[in-house]
Amino acid sequence: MPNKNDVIRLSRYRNALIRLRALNFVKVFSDNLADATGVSAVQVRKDFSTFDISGNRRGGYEVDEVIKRLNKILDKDSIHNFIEVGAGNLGRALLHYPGFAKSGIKIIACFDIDPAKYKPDAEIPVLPIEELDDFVKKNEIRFGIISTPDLAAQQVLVRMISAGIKGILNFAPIYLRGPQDCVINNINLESEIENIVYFVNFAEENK
Amino acid sequence: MPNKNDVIRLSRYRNALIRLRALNFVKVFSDNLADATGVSAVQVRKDFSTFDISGNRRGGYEVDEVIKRLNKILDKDSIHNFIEVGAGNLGRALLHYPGFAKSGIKIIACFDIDPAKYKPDAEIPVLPIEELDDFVKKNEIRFGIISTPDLAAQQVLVRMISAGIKGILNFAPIYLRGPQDCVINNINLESEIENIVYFVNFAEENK
DNA sequence: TAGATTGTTAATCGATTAACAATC
DNA sequence: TAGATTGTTAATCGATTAACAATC
Repeated sequence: MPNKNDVIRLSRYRNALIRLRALNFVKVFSDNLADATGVSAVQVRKDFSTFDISGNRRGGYEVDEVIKRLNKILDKDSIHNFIEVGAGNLGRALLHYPGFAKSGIKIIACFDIDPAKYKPDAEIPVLPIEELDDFVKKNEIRFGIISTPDLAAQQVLVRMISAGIKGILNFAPIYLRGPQDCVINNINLESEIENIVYFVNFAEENK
Repeated sequence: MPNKNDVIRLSRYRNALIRLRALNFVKVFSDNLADATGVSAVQVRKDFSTFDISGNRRGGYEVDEVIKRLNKILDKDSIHNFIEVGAGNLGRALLHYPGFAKSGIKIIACFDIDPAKYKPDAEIPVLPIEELDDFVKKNEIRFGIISTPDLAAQQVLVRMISAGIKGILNFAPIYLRGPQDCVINNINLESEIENIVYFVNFAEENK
C-alpha cells in the first residue's frame, strides 16, 4: 500500500508535467522530471513503475499519457464535493480558494455554531452546525474541511465522522486522529512556522 | 542535524503539554505524551534525549520545565516578524489569523502587484511589491509568506531571497526550492486534497 | 551497432522500535 | 527492596539509491 509521501510525489509529478506540457513538451525523461520536481530520477522511475506508468526505453515518457494516468490515479476526472466547518477568516478564504475550483474540489456548504455567520442563501451556504448530519447524509458527502479554532476541532471531528465523512483536511492547530477507516491530513500553520523559525535560527547559529 | 519531522514532533509535544498543563498535569510520563500525540513512547524519550530534555527515572518529565525547554528550542519566547506577498482571499485571511498572533508570529506588512489591493494606512499595510526590498532590508525581516497564485510565486521567491529573507512558507500550488541557506516549507492545498481523495478511494476499493 | 534510457534487483542509508541496563 | 520509568544500545524495518541488465 502506498503511503502519503508516495502520493504527494505523484501530485508533484502531475503539477510539473502540466507545466511542461504548457511549454510544448511531448516527451519527458525521468531526468527532466527530476530537475523539475527535485525528486531523484530513480525515484521517479520507481514511482512510475509501482503505479504502472510505463515509458519507452530510450524515448522517455509521453507527457499526455502520464498526465492522463495520474489524473486517473488521483481521481482528477470527477468533481469532489466537500463540506467545511468553521466560517472564520480562514474558512471563508478557503470557500473561495480558486485553486480548489480549478482542481475539481467543490465546497458545497459550510457550517458554523455562530448564528451571526449563517448565510443560508449564499452561493455556498453557511448553515447551523446542527444541520451537518442531515446534509452530509442526504448529499452523500465523503469529504470535509475543519477550519475552526482548536477547542472546537475535536467535537467537529466526532460529528463529521458520525455523519459518515471519510476524509478530512484539518486546519485547526491540534493534531487530530480518527478511526482506521478515516483519513485525516493535518495542516498546522503554527507548527509550520515554528519549523521555519527553528531551521533559520539553526543555520544562523551554525554558519 | 535534526530534520523537519523531528522538529514537527517537538511542536506536537509542546501543543499536547500545553493542553495537559491546562488540565493541571504537573508531570507526564512518555506514555502519556505518546497517547496524547500518537507518537510512540520510545520516540518521545528519544526525541527528548536528543534535544537534551531530561526527566526523572520513575518520576517522568516536569510539564513546566519541558514546555520551557521547548519554547527555547522553538524560539517561542520572542516575536517573529514576517512579511507576506499576495493579498488575495487566502493572503488576507492569513494576515488576521489569530493563531499567528497568539503564537508570537507577527505579519508586519503585505505586498501585492495589484494597485486595487494597496492599503498603505491599514494596521497591516498592503504595499506595492516594488517596496518589498527596501522594507525587508530596513526592518531586517528574515521570514516571509507567499500567498500568490502559482504563476507569480517563482518571481516572488527570487525577490524575497534577494532581499535577504531566509525562511519562507509557501502556499502557492507550486513546489518551490531555494538556495542552501534558505528554508522553504511548501503547503500545497490542492495536493493535500488529492491525497485525501486518493486514500479514501483506496480504502473504499479495498474493503 | 552504439548509445541512451527505462525498469528492477541488490545495497545502503536513515528512522523507528525492541530490548534492556541504569536508577529513582 | 521491588517496581516503574527513563535513557541508550542494538536490531529491525522501510525508504532511497546504486548498479546494472533489458531494450528501444
